[in-house]
Amino acid sequence: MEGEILKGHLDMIVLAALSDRPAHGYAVIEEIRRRSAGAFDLPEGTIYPVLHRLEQAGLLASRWVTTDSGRRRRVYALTRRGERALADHRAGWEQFSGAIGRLLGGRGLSKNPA
Amino acid sequence: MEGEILKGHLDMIVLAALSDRPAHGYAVIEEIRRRSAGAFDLPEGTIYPVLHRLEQAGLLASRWVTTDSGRRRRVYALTRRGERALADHRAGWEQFSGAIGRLLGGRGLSKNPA
DNA sequence: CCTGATACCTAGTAATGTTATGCATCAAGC
DNA sequence: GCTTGATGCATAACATTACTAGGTATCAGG
Repeated sequence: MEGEILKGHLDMIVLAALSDRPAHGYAVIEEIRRRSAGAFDLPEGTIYPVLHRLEQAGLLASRWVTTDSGRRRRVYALTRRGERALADHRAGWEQFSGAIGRLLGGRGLSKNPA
Repeated sequence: MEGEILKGHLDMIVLAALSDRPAHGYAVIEEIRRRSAGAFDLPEGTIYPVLHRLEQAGLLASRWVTTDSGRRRRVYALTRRGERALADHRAGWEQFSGAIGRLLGGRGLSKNPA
């Protein structure tokens, strides 16, 4: 799958990956790969900047967690605003994919292609 | 609708708008607006560069047409390669929107959300 | 004559995702 | 003990892409 297609949807993807439960960056990558059935296999250099951006925007909150083995992880969770943003993205996605559907469908069919 | 959502899909949108019949740039804008029921209302500065890019890539072919009133228009049509590219984009879109659907759907549901 | 719609074009800009790289920790193999 | 690979975080440099803003020209209507 071509990377450029993601553009503009990545924030939504990351927010969705965190919608069930908090997770650290690496786990977000795995969650996205799992939920998308392998369709989205994103490199770390893609995810970390997004997480930082979303935290800066107040949609995510992070805290450092030290595992039993002494390893430090940064765990991200949706904030209230993040949940709202995800809901907005969802609605926007419906609009968008609907419009694309009509576009690809051809002549101005509205709902019931004869 | 936020513009950034388009990213990566614009080529497909333009190709789709030309799939029924050739059209000039301005008409492409109107066709996109019409087919998308107003969801996509793109400025000229967005469309013309795309048309040029797609022609350069061999997916569109253009010819200058002079109307009865003496006005010059540049009419674009899909090439054979453009048609194939559109078909590929369609398939890619199915993959992509399916993956997003699973992403938004939450925990690893495959098809039948209980 | 002047305005607004039609019609084309391009330079500059901001945003965004990827590549490449670096660092550190941990488990496993030898 | 040492090395290797997976885990885990981070950022700088880069290419792509869509939009903004500006320019030119034609045509119809007032």
